[in-house]
Amino acid sequence: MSAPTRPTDAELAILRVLWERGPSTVRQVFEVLSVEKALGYTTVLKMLQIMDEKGLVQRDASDRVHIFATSQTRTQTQRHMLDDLLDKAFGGSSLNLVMQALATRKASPKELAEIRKMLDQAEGRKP
Amino acid sequence: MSAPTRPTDAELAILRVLWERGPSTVRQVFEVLSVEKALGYTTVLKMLQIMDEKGLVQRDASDRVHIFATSQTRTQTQRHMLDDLLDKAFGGSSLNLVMQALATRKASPKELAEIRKMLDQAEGRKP
DNA sequence: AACCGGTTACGAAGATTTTCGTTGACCAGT
DNA sequence: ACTGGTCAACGAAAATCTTCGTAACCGGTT
Repeated sequence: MSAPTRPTDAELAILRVLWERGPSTVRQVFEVLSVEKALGYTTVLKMLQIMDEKGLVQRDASDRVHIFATSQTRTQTQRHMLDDLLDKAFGGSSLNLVMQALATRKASPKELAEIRKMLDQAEGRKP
Repeated sequence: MSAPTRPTDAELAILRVLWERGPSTVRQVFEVLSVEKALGYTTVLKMLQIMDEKGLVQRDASDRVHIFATSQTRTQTQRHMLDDLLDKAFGGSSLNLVMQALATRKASPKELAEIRKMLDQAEGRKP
């Protein structure tokens, strides 16, 4: 299996679409992406071919029109990328990372409560 | 000015050294990096030249031996990269990111307490 | 003055990423 | 069976990243 290589930006844009819409054809992915950014159909196709080779997506070629799906869940990928960033830019300190994340973008009170709950759980609730 | 491009992995390795040791010569950076990884002196030099052009580092050439320093603080860079990751992989949800970060690597109780304090502050909890 | 050790500058090669143009296969309707 | 439209495969170009080899440069020593 090996560690799936970190997705590039363009790859991530495609993964985003697949995560949101589920398994899709090249054309479907292209339709979504071409709204945000000018790019050719074959560009998306080529990317998906490469991503297939890398193992980032899985291809169902049983029909003439192939269907592509992510091979990792969004959460798995997020975790990998976060781990990577943690090592390379935060010296492995998740505290530091979390502090930055909280400081940068304001979270709603409801979100903060969520995080607090998470903390309770992480602390193992010592009586 | 302008948005400093996101540092590549090799660039980040050099920035790490500069953040930790402060302004340094090519040789000093090389000494540190060559411990972890085999690479040539001129490779580091070239990287620093490129990073200078990109504005990632600043060069003091008043002496024969040039001194390089980061042009952004570690925190600023961390924030940029976090923002970038947030957009590209977390759909902008810092809650999601924080949850993942907490779930992935266990933080020490002390760190958790730090985060809790941070939360109190964010919530505006008046004692 | 000529040399030596350490330094920066230049250019280029290899790898990877991103982007398409072109081609040939396939299907649907005439 | 012919044609027009859609699709995947292939190859290649452009851009970026990574790594050095070579050369040019400078300051001190012989």
